Amino acid sequence: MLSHELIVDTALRLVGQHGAEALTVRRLGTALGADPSAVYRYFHSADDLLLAVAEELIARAQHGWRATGDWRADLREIGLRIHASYRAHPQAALLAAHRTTGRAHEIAAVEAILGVLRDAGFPDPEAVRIYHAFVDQSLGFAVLDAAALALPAAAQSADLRVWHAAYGRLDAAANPHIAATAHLLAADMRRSGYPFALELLLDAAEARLAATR
Amino acid sequence: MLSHELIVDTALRLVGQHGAEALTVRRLGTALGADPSAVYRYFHSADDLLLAVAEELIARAQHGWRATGDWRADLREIGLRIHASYRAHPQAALLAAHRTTGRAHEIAAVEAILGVLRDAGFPDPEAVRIYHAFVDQSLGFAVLDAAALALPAAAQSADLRVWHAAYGRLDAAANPHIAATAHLLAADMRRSGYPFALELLLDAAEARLAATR
DNA sequence: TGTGCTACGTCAAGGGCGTTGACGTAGCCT
DNA sequence: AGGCTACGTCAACGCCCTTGACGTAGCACA
Repeated sequence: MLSHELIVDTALRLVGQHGAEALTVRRLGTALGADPSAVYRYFHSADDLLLAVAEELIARAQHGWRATGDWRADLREIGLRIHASYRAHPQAALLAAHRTTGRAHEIAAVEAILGVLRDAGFPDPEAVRIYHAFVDQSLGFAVLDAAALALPAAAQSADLRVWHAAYGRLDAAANPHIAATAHLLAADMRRSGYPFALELLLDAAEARLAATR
Repeated sequence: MLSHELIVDTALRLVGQHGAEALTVRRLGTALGADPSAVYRYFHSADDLLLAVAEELIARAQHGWRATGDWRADLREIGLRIHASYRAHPQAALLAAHRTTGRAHEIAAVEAILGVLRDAGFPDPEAVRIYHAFVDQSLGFAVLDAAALALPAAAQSADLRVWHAAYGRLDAAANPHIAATAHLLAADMRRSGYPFALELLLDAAEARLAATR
């Protein structure tokens, strides 16, 4: 017996276990032990299923989160949770991160973030702008990082090798700045740029809050 | 007579005119007046073609750019150009933004950005970290904004309406922060969050630079 | 001028994908 | 007992990427 919940869970598991290309209606059907077309009894289309997956990702990111009263720590935690949740399911994240679902868990997340900012003392217009920058930055990095993870294994290792192979052997006269930092670049590009970018955003927000007072 | 250049240009035009789904080898072949398989004489795979498209987007973003010596202005200009270039071809951006091409124009862009940061006085490790955050922030927002633009018109207006329809009519007791800022949210979410997020990043970088000295 | 090689494009096919509508079938309500 | 509904299957349509065998036109060189 199928259900919305079982299908969404199976879709996420499929993506988590078999990576990139696994999320197709046909394979989903096989994983469910049912005919692929049975999925259409529960979701109007693959896109409809995707919105449900997006909502589930948001739910998992928020699960168990509590405000501590320290707005920087709270925002950092939310950001890292969103980032981690989407990275855990790269293929789904790629397709789902830019959709506005308007459903319960998304609403709860918006309310939580706005609450942290307004309680911290940001005036409403500033709170909204920072909310917007914060959310889209988190999702943007999540999509970018998820996309890298979702690549076929061949393309993925090729992308990484480029930083050593192509950038490590450039003419120092033509590209002095790359040549001077090639080893730092190769090391840094292996990690996500998100945590550092998040700290920069929090730094800038804090400076603005101080200036407001 | 086909050529790499003709195929890439046609691919971009195809995507610009007919949307995301138009970029298939079959349609590309038709648009070129040739058999789809002819494309494989010039590109190893559809993925290979994609990298060429990505490279072309970078080239267009950088075209005509010159450093002014004002690092904030220079970085801002580069960021806005990248963002604009990808937004001009949303469907291609979606597929290409997260790829590392390792080719000429990408290398030139990396060299330019690192140059601006190092000439501004950032120590090498800091320059690399800020480079990483800056580039991925720009690309991340570009992908997110491109994704919104690439949606079918129906889904696009539906996503926007959600901010008025769903978020504008929530119970004020259950979601006080959304209720208090609903009008600001609806207005702000119509625009890209990138310009403001970029200023935050530049603010934070400047503060770090001042602290270094 | 004739021969052969190369670059280019075509053709046909294989295997995967989302989606649909007709078709059974099991369980429930009356 | 009859009928209705929910659910899953089946077969098919049309799209997709990719491949290998096949022509063909033009050039290099004898």
